[in-house]
Amino acid sequence: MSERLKAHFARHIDLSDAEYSFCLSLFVPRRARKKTFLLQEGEICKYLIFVEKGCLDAHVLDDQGEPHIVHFAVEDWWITDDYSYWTGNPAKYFIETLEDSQLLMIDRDSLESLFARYPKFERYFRILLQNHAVALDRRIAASLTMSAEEHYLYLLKLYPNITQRISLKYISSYLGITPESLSRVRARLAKKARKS
Amino acid sequence: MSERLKAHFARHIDLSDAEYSFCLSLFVPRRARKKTFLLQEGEICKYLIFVEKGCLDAHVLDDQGEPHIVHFAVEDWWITDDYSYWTGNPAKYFIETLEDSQLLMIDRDSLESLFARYPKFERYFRILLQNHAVALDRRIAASLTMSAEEHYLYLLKLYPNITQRISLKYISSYLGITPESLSRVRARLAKKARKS
DNA sequence: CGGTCTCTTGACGGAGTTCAAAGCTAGTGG
DNA sequence: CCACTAGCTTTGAACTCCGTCAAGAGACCG
Repeated sequence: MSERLKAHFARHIDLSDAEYSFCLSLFVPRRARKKTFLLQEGEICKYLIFVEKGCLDAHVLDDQGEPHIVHFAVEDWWITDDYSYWTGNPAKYFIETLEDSQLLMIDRDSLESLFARYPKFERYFRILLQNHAVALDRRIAASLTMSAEEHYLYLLKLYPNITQRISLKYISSYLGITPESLSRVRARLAKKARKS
Repeated sequence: MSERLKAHFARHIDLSDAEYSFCLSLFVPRRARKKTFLLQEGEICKYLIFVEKGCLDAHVLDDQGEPHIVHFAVEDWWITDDYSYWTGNPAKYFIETLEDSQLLMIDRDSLESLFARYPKFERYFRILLQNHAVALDRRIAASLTMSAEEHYLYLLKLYPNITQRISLKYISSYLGITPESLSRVRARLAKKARKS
C-alpha cells in the first residue's frame, strides 16, 4: 500500500523498508468526496497533503469574494497552505477536492519527529521545496511575460490532460482570466488549428 | 566581518564561531559596481548570492526582448536562479546589480559539503526555502486578485522605502505593468491623499 | 425528463497599453 | 563645479484586450 508515496521519496533519497514504515505510520490516510473542503481561510493548516489519487485545488478569495486558484494538485503532488502550515498562522487559502480523492496527510510535529529520527527526510523535503520554488518562480515569470493565449498553451504543455479532468472555469481562474476569455482563447486556437 | 550573514543564520539555527568560520570559508566575497550582470540567460547559475550591501534584480526577457523583473534582493536577502542553481540546467534569468553591491556567494558543491559537515545548515536552508515559497505564493495570489493600484500599495507595505532606492521603471516591471500605468496609478493615489 | 452547471457567443465598457512629446533628474566629462 | 546629455517620469490621445453582463446551447445528475 501507498506505493506512490514510497516511490516519490525514492526519487530523491534511499529508503529502507523500516524507515519507510516508520515514516508512513506518521501519516494520516483520508478519503474525501468531490467538493470537500480540507482547509478554510482563517483556520490553521494542520496538514501537508500528499495526493495518492484524485485532484485538489488551493484558492484564495478576493475583496469581492471571487475565488482565484493558486495551485492544483493531482496524483504524486503535495499541497498545503505553505504560510499557515510552516508558521502556524491562520490560512489565506481554501483547499478543496475537485474529484473523489485519496490522501496521505502529515502534521508538523510528526514531520519534525521524522526529521529528528531520520535526517535524510530533511534532505527530501529541502529538495521538494527547491522544486516547489522553481515551479512558483516559473509561474510568476509566465504571468509577467505571457499573453492569456501563450499562458494557456504553456499550461497545456505542463499538464497535457488537464482539460479532461478540470473544468475550464477552474483553469481560467488559475490563469487569472475569466471563463469567457478562456473560451474565446480556445475558439481562436481551434480556428488557427483548422487552417493549418 | 560579515556580521549580517551570521546574524541571518542565527535567526534560525544556533551557531558556534567555529561552525560559522568554516561556513564563511566556503563563501566567495565579491564587490560589483551598479549595472553589473552576475548571471546571463543560458549560463549555468553557479552561485547562491547573499546581499551584504546593495541591491540586485533577477529578470527574464519575453519574446520581444523586453525585460520583466521577477525578484529584487536588498541587504540580508538571498538571490539566485533557483532553476539553474539547483538543477544545473541553463538559466532563464539575468541577475544584475542595481546599485554598487557587496555580496557573499556560495556554489553548490560548497553548499553540499557544508550540509555534510554540519547538518544544521540543511535545516537553515529548508526554512529559507519554506519562507521563499511562502513569499512566492503570496506574490502569485497578489497578481491574481489585485488591481494595479492595490498591487502597488501592497508592494509599498512590504518594502516601505523601495521607491527611494529603485526606479519606477523597475517597480512597474516587477508589478507587470508599464511605467506609464504606474505613473498614472501614483498620480491617482496622490490626488486621493490630497483630498483626505 | 427538469434543473443545475458548464461552455459559448455577442455587445458594451473600462483598465491598461502604445505612441508621442515634454519636463525633470542624475550621471558624465570637460 | 558647471554644462550637457541620456534616461527617467509625467501627461495626453487613441486603441486593444479582457472583463462584465446577458442570453442561449449543451451536458450531467437526480
